[in-house]
Amino acid sequence: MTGGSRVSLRHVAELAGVSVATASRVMSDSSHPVSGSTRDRVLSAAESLGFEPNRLARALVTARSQTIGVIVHDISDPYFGDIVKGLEDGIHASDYRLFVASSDRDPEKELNYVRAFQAQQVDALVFAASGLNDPTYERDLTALVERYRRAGGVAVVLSDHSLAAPRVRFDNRGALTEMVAYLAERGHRRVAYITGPPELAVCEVRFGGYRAAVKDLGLDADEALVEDGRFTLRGGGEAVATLLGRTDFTAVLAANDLMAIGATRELVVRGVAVPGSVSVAGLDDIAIAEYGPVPLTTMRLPTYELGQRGASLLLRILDGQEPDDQLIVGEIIERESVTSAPV
Amino acid sequence: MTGGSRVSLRHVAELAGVSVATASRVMSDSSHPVSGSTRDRVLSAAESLGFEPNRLARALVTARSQTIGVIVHDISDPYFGDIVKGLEDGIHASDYRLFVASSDRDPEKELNYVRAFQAQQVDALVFAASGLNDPTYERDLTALVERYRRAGGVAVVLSDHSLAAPRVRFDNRGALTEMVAYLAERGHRRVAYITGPPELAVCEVRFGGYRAAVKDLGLDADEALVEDGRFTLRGGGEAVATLLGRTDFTAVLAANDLMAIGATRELVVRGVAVPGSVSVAGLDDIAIAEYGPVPLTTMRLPTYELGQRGASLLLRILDGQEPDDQLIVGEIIERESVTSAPV
DNA sequence: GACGACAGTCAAATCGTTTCCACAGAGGGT
DNA sequence: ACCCTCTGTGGAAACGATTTGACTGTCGTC
Repeated sequence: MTGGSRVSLRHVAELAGVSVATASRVMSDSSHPVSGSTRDRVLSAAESLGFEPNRLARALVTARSQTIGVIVHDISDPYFGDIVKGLEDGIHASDYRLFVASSDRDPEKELNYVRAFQAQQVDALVFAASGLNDPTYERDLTALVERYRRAGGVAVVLSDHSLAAPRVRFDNRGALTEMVAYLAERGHRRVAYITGPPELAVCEVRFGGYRAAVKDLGLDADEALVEDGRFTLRGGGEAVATLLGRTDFTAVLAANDLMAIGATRELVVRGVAVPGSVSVAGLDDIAIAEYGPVPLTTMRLPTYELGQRGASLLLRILDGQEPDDQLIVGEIIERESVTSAPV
Repeated sequence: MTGGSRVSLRHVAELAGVSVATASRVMSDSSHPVSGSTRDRVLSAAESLGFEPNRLARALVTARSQTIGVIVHDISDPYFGDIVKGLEDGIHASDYRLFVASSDRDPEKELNYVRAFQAQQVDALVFAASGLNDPTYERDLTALVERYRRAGGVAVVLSDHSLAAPRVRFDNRGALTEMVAYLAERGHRRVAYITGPPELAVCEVRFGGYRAAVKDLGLDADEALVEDGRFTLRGGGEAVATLLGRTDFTAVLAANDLMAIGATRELVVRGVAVPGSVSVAGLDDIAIAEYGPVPLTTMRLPTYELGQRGASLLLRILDGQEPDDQLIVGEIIERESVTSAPV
């Protein structure tokens, strides 16, 4: 916003015939008393000039920018889009603005965004992106956030992350063990697992849940049953294709819905009936889960709600209250892609 | 960021034994000359203190905040998510940050966001959200943006919008006429149309394209053939259901892929074969278009690219160059949901 | 009638930068 | 010897708000 004719508080004050101090008090409805008549004069002056207070200047003196920085892996992924929407709706009434940044799971990029947000004086940092398995990243991030916190900043985590901070997150481990149990109850003993990018903390946690359940329930624990699907539609299809060529199974469980849908399509195209020959289950319950090649049985992880609860946690902390970590557990949505194992 | 121990340029200057002015010059690598030795001293002082310049203070004096406000209808919709990602990638190298706001198609909310962004001193405003058919909204928005522009701001439009501003957009009208022609070539004479929310300018434009093509090609122009699907999966299903009960047709064309997928599923559930009995075509080519109940024939509208080109248009304008409006035309992606009309 | 409390106002300091201006010294050209 | 340019530096004035402290009245109370 270079040049031009910005109207400042001084202009308003002059037009209203009062000091800048008084004008400020009425515009920011401070507790300091102002007489009704001058208040009206200032208000109408502001109105006629189209005055809008400069929040940068205000932030400079109050040391509160009323902005929040959010870091996600990929804003074009509806999983994150939903979270951001929940966050936005949650903080909207409190007059905060949201910066968003997509890190593309690149540790370097993510650290840079954190630095940039700090330079931008955000009041809080939200890590909606999962942690990354990278020692230098974890070390640098911890140091950065520690410094940020000492300077008065607030950080919150909405995923599985090594960062020590107040958090609200999904019970990812529990979600996976529950899905495996669900499959096991239906007679599946060889359940293939399509995992996401191994560098993501969330994938490790989910995979851990799968492994634990397989062991506890005495199912076949076979390395050949797991394959990386990169969290994408195409990756899911490719993963199931290599699984098909490598071993046999009666069910496949994917670490997210996108991969489950990709796998379903690949199976159908290859002529293996879903759920007739192979059952498929996902995780997340994204909007299109019901509209894939076969309506997907999955577990609902309420992303929008995660965002909302993250927002209220944040607001409580900014308000000086004690943070309380929260855990959101999923709920199985039964549709058509899972059935009992063939005997 | 209240309290705490922010380190400012003054601290750096003191530690380095120079004036604030000099410290500023080296930190913001100004063109003003600084000797190599003092530069090193300042740099190492900054390093050891962990100094990060306060961009708010900088913005206040330079009248450049290096931030951009983006307005979308719904950030959880991948259509907008893609655009935002393209924008972000496009401006990232130029050291701009992005504010995003979801207006939910609410005129009041959208105007408030515009005001908030202006108060936040954003250097540019991006309207990725389509215009809304609401006279007061259009008038107020125009006034707001006009004032913003006089104050040195830049506005850019990435959709169909009544706002007069530099723009890059999809050829929505052409997209629809082309899709209708594609269907007509295959012998369809009664093509049903599922439209989006009527208050959206983009829907009007798309619908206009459909109507014009139907007329030009001499197809059946029947009011009973069009129904609102609200741009959603569920809405698409409901729309095709009412269409089915009201009239007959051999093809349905939806104003976006989500509705096309919803319609396809509804048809399949009801036992009408796609494309055997009814062909279905969409618009956008979102990622899951290929993974629906039937792989969808649609027109690719490159949203990510729209965002990127929007970013570069913006940067050119901010750089003082002359804006050039751009039009992006789609490309038909033939998959399996469309076939020739039964005779 | 004196005193304190309080409403109402303003001038000035402050936040952390950038930038304008002044100034000193070095060096080069005539 | 003179002038001019150029490098390198610091002081101080911005930018646009909030907030502190001081100052004037007015009113009620004892």
